[in-house]
Amino acid sequence: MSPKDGQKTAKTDRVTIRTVASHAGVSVAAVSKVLRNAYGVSDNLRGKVTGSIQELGYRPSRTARGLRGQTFTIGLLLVEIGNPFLPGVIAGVNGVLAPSHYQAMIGVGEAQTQLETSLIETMIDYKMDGLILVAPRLPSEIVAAFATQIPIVALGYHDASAEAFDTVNTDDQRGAELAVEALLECGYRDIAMLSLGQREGHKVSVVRQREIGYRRAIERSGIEREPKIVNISVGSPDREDAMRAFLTSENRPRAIFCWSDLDAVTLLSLAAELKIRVPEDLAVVGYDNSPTSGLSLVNLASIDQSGRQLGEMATRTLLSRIEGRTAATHILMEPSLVRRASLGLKT
Amino acid sequence: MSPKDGQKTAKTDRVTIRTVASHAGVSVAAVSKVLRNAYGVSDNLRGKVTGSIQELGYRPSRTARGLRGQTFTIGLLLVEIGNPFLPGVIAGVNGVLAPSHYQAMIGVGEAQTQLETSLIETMIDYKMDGLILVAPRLPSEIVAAFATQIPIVALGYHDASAEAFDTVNTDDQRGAELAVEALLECGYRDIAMLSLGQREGHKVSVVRQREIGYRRAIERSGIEREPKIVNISVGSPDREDAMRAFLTSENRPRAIFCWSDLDAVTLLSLAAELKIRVPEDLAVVGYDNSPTSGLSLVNLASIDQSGRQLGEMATRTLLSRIEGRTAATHILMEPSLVRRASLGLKT
DNA sequence: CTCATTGTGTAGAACGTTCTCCGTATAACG
DNA sequence: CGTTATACGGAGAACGTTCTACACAATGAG
Repeated sequence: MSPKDGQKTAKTDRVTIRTVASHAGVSVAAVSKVLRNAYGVSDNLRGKVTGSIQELGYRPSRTARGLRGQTFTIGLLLVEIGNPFLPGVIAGVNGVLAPSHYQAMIGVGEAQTQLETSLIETMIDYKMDGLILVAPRLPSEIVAAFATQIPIVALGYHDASAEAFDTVNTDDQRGAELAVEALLECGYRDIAMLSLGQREGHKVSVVRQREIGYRRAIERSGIEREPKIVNISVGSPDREDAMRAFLTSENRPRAIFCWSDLDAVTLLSLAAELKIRVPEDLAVVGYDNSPTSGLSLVNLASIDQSGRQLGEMATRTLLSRIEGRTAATHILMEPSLVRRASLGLKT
Repeated sequence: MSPKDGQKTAKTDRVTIRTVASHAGVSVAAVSKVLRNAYGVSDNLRGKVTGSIQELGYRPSRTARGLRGQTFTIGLLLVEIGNPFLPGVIAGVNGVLAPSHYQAMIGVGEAQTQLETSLIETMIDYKMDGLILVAPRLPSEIVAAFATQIPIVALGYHDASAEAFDTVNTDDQRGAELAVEALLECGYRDIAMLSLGQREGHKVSVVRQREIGYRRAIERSGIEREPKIVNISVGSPDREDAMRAFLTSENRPRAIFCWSDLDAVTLLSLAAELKIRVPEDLAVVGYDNSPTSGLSLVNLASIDQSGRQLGEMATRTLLSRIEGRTAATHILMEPSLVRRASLGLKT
């Protein structure tokens, strides 16, 4: 009872592994072996099969693969698009993946935990081979739970104690230190930090790390002042009002380190409106070295965490885990300062 | 000596449709019917099945579904991330999809035709139910060819004659007209356009449409001057030099319409460096109404094409096609002008 | 009383891969 | 020459759905 006695191929014109097999005059299993370059394939066989694949323009079905084996796809979950450091990350991921047969599929969580988890579940349903998460607000337990089902690398997520998944970060404490140190070097003594609201207090948060670095740098400097952290939540409608209030407050600090360029650039804009000169009246250092910060209209000094390198590193880390590594690894990369006019001049 | 022999994943008892069926005491086919809400299911049966699904936390395997039926996933292909109008598009797509059981997966083509086609093919391999393409440089024949395999809606792709796929656009000709008309209204007579290099001349291109609109508005205005289009290709390393050359050229036009905010913002920055006052010495109108354009430091007037609405419309169009529509539809939406300081004052 | 018709539910064949066994041919060894 | 190892290739059972074809019961029509 051979199943191949009928001409099933007449039914549809889709080129399947069976089409390739009969065209090359070999078995389905043989073609599969070639595709996965598994053990036990002669050069002769491989030649015939790859020839047929070329000729027929065959592409293995991702869904069928997922049913049994790998899909050669990795999922990239992003909190929200529009964050200036994400394009670099994506480019890094795509760059590392390009020469391989892997591909990245991206989901955008719009900063909603529910959508984020739903997307992760979908990626798991798709039997993707691994996940890179840029989801700073996702609780650690949830990530750990997912990590039992699929290899995960978290980006911008400080949890060096995590056993189940890997993390890749720039050293955000160090980044904040760099900013503060540069401001100190320029002679400022009265240095505040613009941070996020405390919506989520877990230590995992990148913003939190930057606060720690800021505090440490201030304390270590030996200056008298207390660290001063101004909290302004990012989505809030009165965000600009809060910034104006800060800018016009009495005894406003002479220098400020902003946790993100997004805020720093808005701050610069409002300062201009209020005729506050930068850096004469207020020095500003941002974070991310976004394209906007480099415009000469803006000229914002900023901490650079190479998104591209982060993306590359995360991808390599993920691939190594897919290939069998089980011990968790936590990578910290070095940020750097990009000096621009908003910083003032070194004394 | 396979390294993965040892750590064969601990056969987790995945909850499949079969688990649900036996738990609910019905057949597999019955469960499948409930999942797809197909015909021939009693309320009683539906109740039992949905109950079991809840209780077991069952999620259908996307890959298995793809093998026979729908995957309830739509693919979104983006030329490159970082373009300021894409976040809106993504939000629009996600917004429309949220209440449905569909989800979007995004691929980023990094502006390389090869990667783009490869991603489209992957999406087809995944048996996604439909595709939204934001891939302005992809040749029309290629899109049409893919469209025979999967429903496609192209965004920012002017091809109203396409039979095989749908298009959703803002009226880019009109957008350019709006910009020029506004500049005319402000009293400028010497209005140039900053456009892209002619790397790809097909009429499909958004930039091309804007050039047409620009030309028409100039000619219709009755002013003597010839339309003047300055071409500066976007990725080029001497892009800024070319802009400087334009800005310092003799008889430089007094006003310029830029095909994109990306260029307009750079132009404004360079103008500031060269002490060219905006709008006194040079009026500028951009395109996209990007976040940057709204900063008071920049204050760039810009044509707004609501990315969000485009995304929503494209999604709805795609869904209707997935649900059976076969006739192509080509939608044109109305852009609007956002007046800001760079435009000058109405006379 | 027979024959459609309608409403519900099931059996089982796809779908296109991967992957575990297993068979065979050739080489190597004693 | 027999035995064993090695390299290559194939058969066929999964994988988790969808969906066609059919069975069965209840109802209505003639």
